[in-house]
Amino acid sequence: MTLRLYNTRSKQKEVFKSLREGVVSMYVCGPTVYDLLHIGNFRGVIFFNMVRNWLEYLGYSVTYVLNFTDIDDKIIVRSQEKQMSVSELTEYYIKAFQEDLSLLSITPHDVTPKCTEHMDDIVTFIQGLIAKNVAYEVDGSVFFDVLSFKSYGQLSGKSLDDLEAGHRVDPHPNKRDPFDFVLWKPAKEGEPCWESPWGDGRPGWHIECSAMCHAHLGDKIDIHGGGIDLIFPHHENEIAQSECFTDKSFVSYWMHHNFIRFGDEKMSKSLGNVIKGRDYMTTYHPEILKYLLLSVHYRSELNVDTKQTYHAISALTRIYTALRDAHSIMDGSTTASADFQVMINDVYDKVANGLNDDFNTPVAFASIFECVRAFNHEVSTRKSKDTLLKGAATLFVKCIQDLGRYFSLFQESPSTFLKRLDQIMIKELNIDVDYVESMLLERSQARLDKNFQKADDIRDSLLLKHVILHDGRHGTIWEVNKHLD
RNA sequence: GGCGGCAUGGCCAAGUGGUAAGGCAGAGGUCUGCAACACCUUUAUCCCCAGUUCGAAUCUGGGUGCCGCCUCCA
Repeated sequence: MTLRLYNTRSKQKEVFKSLREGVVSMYVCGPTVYDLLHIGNFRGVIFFNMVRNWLEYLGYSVTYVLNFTDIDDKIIVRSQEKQMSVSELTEYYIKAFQEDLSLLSITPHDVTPKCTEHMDDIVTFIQGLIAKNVAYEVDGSVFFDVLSFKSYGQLSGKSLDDLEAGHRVDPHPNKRDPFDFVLWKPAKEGEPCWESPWGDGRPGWHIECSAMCHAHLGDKIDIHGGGIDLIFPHHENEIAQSECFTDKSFVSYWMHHNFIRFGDEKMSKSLGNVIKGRDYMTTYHPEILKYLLLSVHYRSELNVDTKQTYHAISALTRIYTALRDAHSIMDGSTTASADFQVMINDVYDKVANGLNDDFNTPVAFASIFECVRAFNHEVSTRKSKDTLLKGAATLFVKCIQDLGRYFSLFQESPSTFLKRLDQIMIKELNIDVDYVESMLLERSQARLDKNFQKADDIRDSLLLKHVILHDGRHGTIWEVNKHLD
């Protein structure tokens, strides 16, 4: 059973082999910190967290670097708008990001370098490129000479000729070639700047990642990740810079996750249709966000709207309801029927196979649902005192929680989480709790009076408001219908 | 204008050469005063056309539709 990854560079799945036995280095392009992150940013955070968790499960010691871009044009503009200094602004949003991460309960990143703390590395890197004659300075700007890197365009599958044929090219007067990109740009009056051999200025967008990646992980790394939109030009340019600088192959595996859509449109800051991760987690729940984003394969587009959110809530309700039942049944015994044991082992295997196949999370989740059904089947076919049922409950809970760790999912307290889901839906559907409670009392009396017609009418009317009643031994409880279409 | 991706049941979504995972919704049944939960059963031939093959959703060619990148973007 080997891990296979889709490599953007080769456009196919490849067997994963680390550069060094038992060790994996991964670098993921992190956020430009001038605003709260939207859920598109979170797709990468959540996906690569799973990648890291899975690699660790496979026995690798992983170093995961996620950078902060804390100086660029957008940051400068925003800081002027907000009348804050650049560092005040970026520190604020870095802190906000870290708060969001703690809400997600994912594995912490090992290193989170900042661009502004690597200016020496960046300058050294640029000097190295100039020394190799692949970069040139003009009036305080330094540009990378794309023609000097013969495999330029290999990652994105573009050739310079194709790009040339496009009409979106906007040549800069100082560039030798329209596709040369800036490594160092001179500071304008009043802008934050750093000293360099070419005058005060700041780094271009792409060089920081090459420099920080090199500083923390060395010449060659195993995995480099990011959003699909970074393939060109950002990652293409990183390859050019890094491979020219070290004369070595920079990255073994390029991994890119696809976009999130909102309705019919790509969700993006420039379109202004973003949902902030924090807003989503506050309105709904981090667990829902994680489940939703992982329920679709990472290389597919994912539409995040209310309907999809409700679907995720339905799915989580099914899993957590079974977990809650299992908790109430289990008593420490771990002996289940042979069939159930086999099924459990099978689920572990299927999840592993799914994740090993380029992180096929839908396959992994499908087998988790099979496990849920198998457990519910035990509940419905065995007596409540059957020790084999108690054993099944124990194994079931352990299985879901073990597997859930890869995704950083399914670790919530079932009863608390289900109540939280109810609260979310009560709010979403504007359910009047007092009214429901009063109708419940009325119905209970009607049932005591054997006035079943009235009791049924009340139940039906509540159902129209998405309130479902459960008549149990200890009275009637209610919950919100979370299976909405 | 250049380059690339996608098109699977009512909805979401895996599968990428041997006769369609999973979730939601729907139908029938068990349970129930009636329900709900849960369980059991059940619901598709994979955008269109042509081709390769013993055999294709899966490969090739053409068409249609949607989307992305080429500009900051995850």
